[in-house]
Amino acid sequence: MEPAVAVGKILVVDDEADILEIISYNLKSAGYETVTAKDGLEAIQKAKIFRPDLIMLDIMMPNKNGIDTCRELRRLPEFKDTMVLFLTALNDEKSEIEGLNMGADDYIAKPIKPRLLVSRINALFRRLNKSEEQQIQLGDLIIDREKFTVTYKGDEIILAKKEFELLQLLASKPGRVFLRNEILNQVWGTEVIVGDRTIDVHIRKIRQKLGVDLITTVKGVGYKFEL
Amino acid sequence: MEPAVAVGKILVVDDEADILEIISYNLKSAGYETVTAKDGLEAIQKAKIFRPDLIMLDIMMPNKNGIDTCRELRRLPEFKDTMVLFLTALNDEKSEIEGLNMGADDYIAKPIKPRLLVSRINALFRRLNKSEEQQIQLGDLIIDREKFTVTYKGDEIILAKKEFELLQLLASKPGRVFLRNEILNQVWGTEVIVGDRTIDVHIRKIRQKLGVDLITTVKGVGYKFEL
DNA sequence: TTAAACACCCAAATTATGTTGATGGAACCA
DNA sequence: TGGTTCCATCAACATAATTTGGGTGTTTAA
Repeated sequence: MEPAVAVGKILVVDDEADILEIISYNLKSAGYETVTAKDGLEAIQKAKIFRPDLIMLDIMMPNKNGIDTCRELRRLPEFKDTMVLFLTALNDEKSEIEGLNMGADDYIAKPIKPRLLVSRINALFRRLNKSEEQQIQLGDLIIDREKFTVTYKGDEIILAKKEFELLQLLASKPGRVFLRNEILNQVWGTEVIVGDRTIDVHIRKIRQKLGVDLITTVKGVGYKFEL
Repeated sequence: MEPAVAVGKILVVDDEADILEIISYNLKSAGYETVTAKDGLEAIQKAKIFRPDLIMLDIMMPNKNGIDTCRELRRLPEFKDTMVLFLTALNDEKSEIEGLNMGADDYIAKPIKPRLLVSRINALFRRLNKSEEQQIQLGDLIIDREKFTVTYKGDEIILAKKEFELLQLLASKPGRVFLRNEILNQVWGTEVIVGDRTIDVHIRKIRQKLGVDLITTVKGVGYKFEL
């Protein structure tokens, strides 16, 4: 199952054209956007333009080897957080440790096994995406679960806990109607028993605070979030 | 050079006592806090109490193998984001791909090379929370983990141990809300039981000493650091 | 038209947080 | 070792905010 859109941008650096092609082909098949460079100098240039999420560096290359290239990239603030993966024919423990300690995220020995390479890269990106902020964006409304904030057209809106949870629930599936019972179960839990009015009041407060009516009442059924 | 506070919590799971000991010893020397388990069932139990950042799973074990254990952990919401590393004597491409595709963050073949293992784990943690950085700088505030000092606009502020740890935790992910429970687990540990007011008191002391309110209360939820 | 469903406001109940001072224990220093 | 200071915690109270349920008026759909 391939992702529909590019999952990330990768700069592949190696002095052997064959290898660049094989890697590039496989990464593209896996949904990544790739750019290639044939040595360290070219890599730094292209990185500045392409802004990759991950840079794959061969260690032995003319015009600045992989280690030096990595060191130089790490010095530049814009590449401080860029992931780096070393790719090398040197398969000894010492250089692997050195590479990782330099701040690389992975170290893969040649010969390249394309499917394995893709799996490892997927693992790196999976982690990267998880660590990024989890937010729901719906039109002008942004709900940030981590920060526990809601922004509407750039203005932060302070919601109370229950209000936040309720809005989050409705916004999790825009357009879908949530029955009153569903809302009670999800937001208040099965143990707590509260009256029907309680939901109304919270809905009202959300509408009040947002200033716009993004929550539609479906009479006799429940509520839904709509843009 | 040992970090002043543990850089991360690791649960090591293997059925061979020797291996547990070797790994545990090396991780502790590198500054990690470790707990061990001898099979999958024990791993899940201990994970629930210990709340590790990373779980190292041997694949072949009695009482639920590593793959199944990982699958089960991933199903539990509290371990969705926990890092998993497979450790195995199986050194073939197919099972490595399978392991990584299951959501593992790394896959390391036995025999174990301790220094390499530590480097790989450091690489994972580096990405996770940049906790290796000795300094956190946020606006006018500088937190130096090594010197155990906090500076605000150039003035040094003397914080007590718990205050420092609490501030450091909140500042490690600015903007992100930390639940009271998370704070208790991270700063006080799982064994100690302290009252709710204790957190408030420390928060208050930090606010007092800083002179500015960089810590925002999210009622009913927790606290967050904000510039 | 007429119930049912809903919105709105209010005030009470409940819960969360902030503050202060007291206590015991650890660390420090002479 | 004895005294001193600092620290972490707690208890009790103060304050603030959230949540709830009831009363009342309005809208809606049949």
